[in-house]
Amino acid sequence: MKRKKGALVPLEIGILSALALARKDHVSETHGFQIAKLLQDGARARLLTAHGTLYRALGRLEQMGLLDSRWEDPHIAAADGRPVRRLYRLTDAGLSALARRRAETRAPLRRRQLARA
Amino acid sequence: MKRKKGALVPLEIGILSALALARKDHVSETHGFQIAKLLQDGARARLLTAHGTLYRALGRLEQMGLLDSRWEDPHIAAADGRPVRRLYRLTDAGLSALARRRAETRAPLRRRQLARA
DNA sequence: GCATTATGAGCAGATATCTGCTTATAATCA
DNA sequence: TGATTATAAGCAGATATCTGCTCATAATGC
Repeated sequence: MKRKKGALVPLEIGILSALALARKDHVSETHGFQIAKLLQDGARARLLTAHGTLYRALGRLEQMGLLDSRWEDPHIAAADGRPVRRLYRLTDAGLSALARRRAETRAPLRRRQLARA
Repeated sequence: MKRKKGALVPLEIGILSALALARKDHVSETHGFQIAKLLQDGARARLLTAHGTLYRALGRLEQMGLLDSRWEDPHIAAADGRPVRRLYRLTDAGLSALARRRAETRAPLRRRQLARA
């Protein structure tokens, strides 16, 4: 998939949306595996099949500055008996990118609604 | 395998020996996966098949105070693109347990050698 | 010497992240 | 409109650690 200059691919939008939704539940940080589950369980199930695809998309979003990440304290992981997680968070740029993209998709809808009226 | 009171099972001795050998090469800390490789490649190949077995043995040895462990800095792991490692090190108690166990296995040999002379 | 029993060994799979290689597809250019 | 091309998606597997379940066996008790 060649990317349209400056645009986001569906999976990337799905990730940002999932993180925005989590934020509404006062969950400011989410790890990759959790995002994978959110995408698989939600309405965006088709967006993701392989995990490798997700981690690469997360890397791209961080590179773009739409997300940032930090490593969880390994002692917490050890106490829970699982690998260390990398915790992702939406940046201000990420939030506005999502808002911009929503404005873009809503705009044509309004025009169609106007035409119908 | 029921443990003889106070004794070590072969796998545990293998782990301690591998760590003692690494120490001679000025490697004071070794992670579980690396120990697995050392055991698989070395003369003690039969000691280990499944990884789960090794991690449980490492846990026992730490519980006994013969090893201690610390978590690697997750940033190092991230830079190398791999999971965080748990680094194990022989304690003084571990070293002396190994020495004691070597003395015990060498002693009967000496008696046999004496008998032969 | 034989039955009991404690516990180590093995098997399978979860958890979490990442990389190399191939394939598919959307955007671009002629 | 059709060919080219950039790059996202998918597949497979490595890396590392840990747990639940079952099976095997060595030590112990009678």
